[in-house]
Amino acid sequence: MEKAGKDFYMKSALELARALLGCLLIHRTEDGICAGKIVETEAYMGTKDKASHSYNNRRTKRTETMFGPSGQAYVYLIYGMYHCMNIVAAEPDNPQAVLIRALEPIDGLDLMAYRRYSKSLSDCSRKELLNLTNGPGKLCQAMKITIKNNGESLTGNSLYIVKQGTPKASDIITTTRINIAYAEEAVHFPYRFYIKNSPYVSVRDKAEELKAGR
DNA sequence: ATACAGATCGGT
DNA sequence: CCGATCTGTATA
Repeated sequence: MEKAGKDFYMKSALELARALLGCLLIHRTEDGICAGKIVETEAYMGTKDKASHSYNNRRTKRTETMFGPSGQAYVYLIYGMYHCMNIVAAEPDNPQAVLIRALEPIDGLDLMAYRRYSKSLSDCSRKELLNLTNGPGKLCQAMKITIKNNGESLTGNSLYIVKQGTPKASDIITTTRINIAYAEEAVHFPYRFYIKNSPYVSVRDKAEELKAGR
């Protein structure tokens, strides 16, 4: 259990997406501390990847942090009401990032329940407990990650990653990314990764799980 | 100045 | 499947 340092993030988004599986995402706020185990990620490979915000070197106010150094949070608002959190990968001017798509709640569950449903943990149904952080928008709401965290360095003491044992290769499912139907050939790129047996994954790929065996 | 789509979610 | 809800982005 050690906090991930600068070096950890200096790799391609594809490598980082795999390396992040099993790690803890921690957020300390005034309300308290929350933590979740990362169980699902997606790699966005930058200027050549039609699904990426930085495709074709599109550099705007929103995408600017993707062009910065690795190890920063790239957070943006989606559909006018939800946030998505990414971790910037690779080197400056190579705008790659990893989208955090799902967590297994580990610590601060009561805080998460209040942020998600405005009620205490003990009043949550089984389904609500499973839905606390099983999607990119949900986990940001539960962890209180907002546009204010955009550009924040993960080497600080507020929002950061703690390394844990990476799952073995046979426990990682590799499949296509979610909700990028517009991305032409990139639709088929195997850039999504999740932990096979986790009940906290947002969308399962039954065919790939069968192929991976048990 | 205007138009429009989107790396989502929750309810029907 | 649909609507919510609004910012970033492109086009003119």
